[in-house]
Amino acid sequence: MATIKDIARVAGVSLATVSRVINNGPKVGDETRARIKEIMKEMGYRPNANARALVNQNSTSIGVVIADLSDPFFATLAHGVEKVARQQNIQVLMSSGSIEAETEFKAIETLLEHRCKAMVVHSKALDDQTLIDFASQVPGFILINRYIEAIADKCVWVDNVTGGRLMAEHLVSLGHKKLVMVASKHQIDDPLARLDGIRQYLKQNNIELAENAIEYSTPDQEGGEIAMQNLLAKGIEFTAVLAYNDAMASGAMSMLQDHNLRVPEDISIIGYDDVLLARYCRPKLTTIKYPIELMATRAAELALSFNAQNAETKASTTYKYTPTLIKRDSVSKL
Amino acid sequence: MATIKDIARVAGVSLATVSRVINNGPKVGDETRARIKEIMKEMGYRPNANARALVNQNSTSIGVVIADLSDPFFATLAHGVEKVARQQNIQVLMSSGSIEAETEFKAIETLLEHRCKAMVVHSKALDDQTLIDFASQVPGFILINRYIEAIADKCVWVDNVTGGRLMAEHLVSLGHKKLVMVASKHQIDDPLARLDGIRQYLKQNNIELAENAIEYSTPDQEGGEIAMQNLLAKGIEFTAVLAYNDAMASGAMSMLQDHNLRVPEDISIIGYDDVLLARYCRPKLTTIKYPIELMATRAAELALSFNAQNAETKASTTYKYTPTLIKRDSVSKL
DNA sequence: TTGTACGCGTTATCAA
DNA sequence: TTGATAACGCGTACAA
Repeated sequence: MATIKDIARVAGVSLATVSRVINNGPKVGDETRARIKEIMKEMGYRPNANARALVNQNSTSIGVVIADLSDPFFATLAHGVEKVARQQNIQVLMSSGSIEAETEFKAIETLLEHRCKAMVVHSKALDDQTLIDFASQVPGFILINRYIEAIADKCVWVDNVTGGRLMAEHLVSLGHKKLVMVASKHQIDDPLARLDGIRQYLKQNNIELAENAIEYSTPDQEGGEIAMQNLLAKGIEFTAVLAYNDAMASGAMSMLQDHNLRVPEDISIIGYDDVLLARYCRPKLTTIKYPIELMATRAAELALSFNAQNAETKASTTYKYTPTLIKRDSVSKL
Repeated sequence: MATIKDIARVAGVSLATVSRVINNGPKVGDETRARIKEIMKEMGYRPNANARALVNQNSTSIGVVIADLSDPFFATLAHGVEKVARQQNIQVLMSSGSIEAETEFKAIETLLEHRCKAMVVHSKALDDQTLIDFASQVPGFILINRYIEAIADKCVWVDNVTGGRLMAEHLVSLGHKKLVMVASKHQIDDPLARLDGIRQYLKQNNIELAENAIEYSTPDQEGGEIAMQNLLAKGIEFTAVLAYNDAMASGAMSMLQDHNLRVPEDISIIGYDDVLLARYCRPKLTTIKYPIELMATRAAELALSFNAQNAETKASTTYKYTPTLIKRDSVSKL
């Protein structure tokens, strides 16, 4: 592959001149510039991004750390980042971390080796301090979907407690009092916060959500099916279901329908996230919108803004997003 | 950030020695090695991937070019690549191309600037020759979901004609004769090939699929809804629907149900791809499995295998995959 | 076993 | 307007 040196030799000029042409620098004779450009085209010259990054100390790439690309939620997140990266002519370095401390750590580490100055990381397994340390090493380190006090100005997160409250509120406002929940068995903050919001609201309204009315399982469709099956097996009476997320809701819904229970006529159900399938499934899922793409976009812009000299230091702002209720067809008035 | 030079200075040894330690090279005294490792840890040393790539002429990364990460199909593809990359400790560079010639071209070009020696590209807009040219420049250039004779040994593709035939065959074998299709309006090979397979089979069995029984729209859920709406509006009689893909099938199904037509009791419908939603939607979609993750995995392995010296040149083999029928609940016997 | 010195492709500084 | 030349961080013959 032709290098700047080859071009210079063929053109009979120095490296410096070619470099100026490449970077549209000033102080180059018009005809020289034209001739060099011509030669570059002919020889199929392509600047070497690695060499550039080396000398410039700034990489033209943004790193993304997520758990699993095959999960629609993360795919959407990645897509948001990718979108703004493309606009700014920036490369995306993708690392999956699978919600295990070790892999998450390694994913960030690898990005660091590539001298990423900007990264959007979704980490659940790493502890606060580790993340704070990383943040201090990377100018454009942005944490998405997590809040850490000490680096609040680098966190783009969603208020899951409010989200949980919203779910409960909607069901209760329609007269539902006998509730069950298909919950995530992961002991991380998202499930905890949502459940917290739900409980807060119910308590205020004197409605009970007994511990045995909650079934914990994996946060996917299968988990939803299993959890619902268990709930049904226990013979608990209920008119509405709170699901940890849309996938579980969908699974639970299938299971209900398999037992000849109609949604929403017999049983109402509400999801969380508003991923694609919420609109695909039948009936369309009433759910809580988690504005993840918007957040990812914001996170990427934020991360990249630190690359620019103007090291935007509005430590004052915090990037908290609030989920909203999306009414569709899976919940009905009692 | 500490460099190899800093380590050498602190340790009181030469650069070469440190370099040897880093690369687990031989010929280093045990205690020297231990001491240097200690210092590296203390100083938080991290090798500079850019510098390495520069001197080694081989980047430790694999490029991926796809249309749109938010599309489950592409997300799954990307996931497949990412999986094998992680196993081999390789970074993934992601570029979206949005099925436009210019962006696809630019995406590949950018990857080239990063000196990617391996890449998995999904391109529909670029012409054969351009792709062939790229393939000759990149040792590990693998085309996924497309077949070009001249670089057959670099193509990992699926036999969409057989896929199309499978769809038609399944419906016909259950007695369906009045068929309609919700098709993709994109004039690229996938839709064409599938339609081709369908037509071949129907012709052999003397069943007609009139041009006005086909509605073309965007290959997503909304497109499926619109296409079905048009079909319904035209008052065409039919007992079964062929959909370009699962998303369109899902949209069409919604529209049918909105018109009080039951699936599969009144109308049967068959999709294509077998993405997640095929199992999520209700009734579960009978569809054609497009083994995209498997293919992506294979493509990535292939691409990466060229990085190794043993430039595996089995130009004989071609990587053709055959789709299979997945029976679920959206098709019934007439 | 350890060190010296050069090169990888670019950019940037300073002269000319 | 152009050209030498020194970095950037690392790997590696070759020498010691």
